[in-house]
Amino acid sequence: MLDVNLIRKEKDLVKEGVKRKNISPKIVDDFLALDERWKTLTAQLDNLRRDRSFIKEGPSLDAKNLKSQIKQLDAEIKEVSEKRNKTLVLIPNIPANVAPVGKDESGNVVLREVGEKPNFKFKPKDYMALAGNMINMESAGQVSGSRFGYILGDLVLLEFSLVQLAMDKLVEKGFIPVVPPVMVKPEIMKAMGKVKFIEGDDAFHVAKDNLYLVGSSEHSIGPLHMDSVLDGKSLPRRYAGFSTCFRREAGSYGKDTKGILRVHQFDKVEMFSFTKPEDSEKEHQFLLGIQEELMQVLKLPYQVIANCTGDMGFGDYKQFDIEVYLPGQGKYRELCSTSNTTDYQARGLNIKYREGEKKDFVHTLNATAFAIGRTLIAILENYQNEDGGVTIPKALQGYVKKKKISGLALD
RNA sequence: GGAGGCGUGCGUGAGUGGUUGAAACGAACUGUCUUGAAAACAGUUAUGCCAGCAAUGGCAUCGAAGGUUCGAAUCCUUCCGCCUCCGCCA
Repeated sequence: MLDVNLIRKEKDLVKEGVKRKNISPKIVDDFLALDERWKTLTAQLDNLRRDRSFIKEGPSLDAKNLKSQIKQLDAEIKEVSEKRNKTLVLIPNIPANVAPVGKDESGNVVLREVGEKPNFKFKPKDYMALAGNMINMESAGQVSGSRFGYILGDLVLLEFSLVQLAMDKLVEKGFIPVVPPVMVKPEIMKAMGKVKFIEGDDAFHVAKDNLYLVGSSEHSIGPLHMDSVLDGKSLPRRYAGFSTCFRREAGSYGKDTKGILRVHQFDKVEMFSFTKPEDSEKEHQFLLGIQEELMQVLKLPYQVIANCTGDMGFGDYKQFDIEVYLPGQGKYRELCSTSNTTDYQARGLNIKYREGEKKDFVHTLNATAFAIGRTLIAILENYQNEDGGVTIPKALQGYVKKKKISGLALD
């Protein structure tokens, strides 16, 4: 959540920032009105309670009267406070001044293109054709519905090799590996700034237990340190998480309906950092650097995107995407994303650090290492041969223990 | 899922209705002493909100939410978490 004092003191600046995020700045005025009311009532209640503390002799008419007043005011404050809090979490993080301003993804800016697009002497196939019976959407459709898939055979070996490669790289750099829970309580999602994710139609909800399936391990790694004060010397603290991710993909009806590009369930290796405020910009570049390194290790052609204010995440201060080139489609598609949420999530989760006299909220950042499904797609399409076979990238051959992908021999 | 136990400050741990935001011990920090360190001695050390330039003052917080009471860490209810035993299970 945003700093309440910032909203009070820098109302216009906040409104302007909210507007750039493509969200109506009216929410800021709504909050301030509720905040003012809450402050007035709270002061009244505090005074009544002080009066009460003077009573020493035992029950009296005055005391009983005071009690009922306190009770009434307390109920009123509870109501106002609830509205105030609900409104507060609807105010997004203020985007960086350097972030390109735009309404939607069309406002994103390409920062650089890296790597050679493959120059095939034949007409490249799309990944579904190349995967053959290693991706089975029909059976998944019958078993689970649309946007689910079975991944089979060598593709599974390739998936695990990607996980292993990412984990090896990240552990080498000092990341702590973590397999986090994939179901999370609603209040945690809100604290993480994911109100829209759970209150829109984007998250899967397990009704009986009132838990939400994570859309990314970001959702459960961030709260790992909630309500705690980290030692400043231990920062930056970096985690490498592996988890399955679940997304309803509402609002994308008719978009990417074929194959596994956009599915309800996929696996992902995720990076998550807790840093001191002054280090978060540097950390963001560090995480982006790792993402690029991973692309380069796999020799996949990609471009780096600076997400515009209207396309970045609700809690984001700044966001970059990495888009990988897919020869089968002849265009770049989103593969990785990295965000600096500054203290927005840390405030919601109450994560601080202490260093000497200094005590402040940490900054949190997240970044995709590999979104496995889409990386598999990228490998299939970029490493395809004329005969429809696919060469396994050198960096993965050791893990998969073969050089070429072969389809399943099924009857 | 069943039975029982527990949840207090940085840690251990006291506290069963009224200056208890909270004893004691430990830990950390500061000072004195010392060439330095240790020891000893003295002192300091929770968070949030509101008002105030500030000093400071007020309120809240003993897992969470309700309730009883003039007054709750302390009594009652529900929930959550942890531990032990049993059952079930990859």
